[in-house]
Amino acid sequence: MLRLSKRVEYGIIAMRHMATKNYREVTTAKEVSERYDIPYELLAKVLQRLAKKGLIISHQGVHGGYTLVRNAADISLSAIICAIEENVPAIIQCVAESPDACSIWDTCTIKDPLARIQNGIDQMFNKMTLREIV
Amino acid sequence: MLRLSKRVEYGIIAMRHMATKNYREVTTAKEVSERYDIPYELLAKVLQRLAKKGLIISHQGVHGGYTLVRNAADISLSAIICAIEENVPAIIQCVAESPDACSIWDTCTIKDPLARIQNGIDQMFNKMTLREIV
DNA sequence: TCTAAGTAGGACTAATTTGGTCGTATTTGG
DNA sequence: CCAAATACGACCAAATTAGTCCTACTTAGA
Repeated sequence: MLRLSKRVEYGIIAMRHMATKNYREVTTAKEVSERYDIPYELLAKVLQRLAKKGLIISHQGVHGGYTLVRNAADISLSAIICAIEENVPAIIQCVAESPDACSIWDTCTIKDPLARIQNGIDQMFNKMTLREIV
Repeated sequence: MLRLSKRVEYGIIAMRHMATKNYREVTTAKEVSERYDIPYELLAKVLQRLAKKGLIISHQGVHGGYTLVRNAADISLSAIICAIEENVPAIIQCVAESPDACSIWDTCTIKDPLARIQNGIDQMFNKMTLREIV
């Protein structure tokens, strides 16, 4: 419960790895997969997703790979998570999806206090950048 | 992702409901189930669990039900969550269970920063009491 | 121009977690 | 004795998540 997905973990690990290199140097999926012992196929998907969402740039062909699209100090964990996952990560469904996704929205007495905690969590993920974790 | 379980939501709703009553008045599973439109059997399980863990007192037999074991101001959301769930709620597995539950613990470069965020989350759930949400 | 090393991406399966149900036993006030 | 309540294990269903497989496309360099 309350768990981050493996996909998100893998994405952060990979992007952090890129952040340790200098700007132009590419990182391949294979490299990250072997270095951190992460299933290649799954990681590849995550990287493709991050590229599609514009957080990293993909370079195809031989000597291809990925590079960060901007400075590590300007990439928050929040941005990475949101790029990888479909919905906003949230502790309650009505926040992550929509009020009517929850079967008891109208009688629910705890959505407001939990939303406050949600705000706190959001802030923390927003504030922490790749820069901070290399 | 990052979601609280329904069991936990139901547990908090139920205990908050108890906190709105005066001390000696019992609350039945049926009452909460109907009032908030929560599946009876599931809720019953949660309440049994909370009773077993000593957060509420169960009164068996006719006119039975549950009452809070102590003042609402002294019951944190954290206590409720921990009573209901098996593991500590955590955003990463190595914190929730144990280092060797995670297949990449030794090469993982993000456990420390994520643990810091975890601390922040813990604090928020610790600080918020039933008193605060009635 | 062929080949190897790379990304792109859809379809699928497996595993795990979560939500919910069923059945039966026990307790107790009236 | 009966009805209203908790107690609890076994089970099933649904949803989510993790992981695999396969094929196609891109490109540097021999």
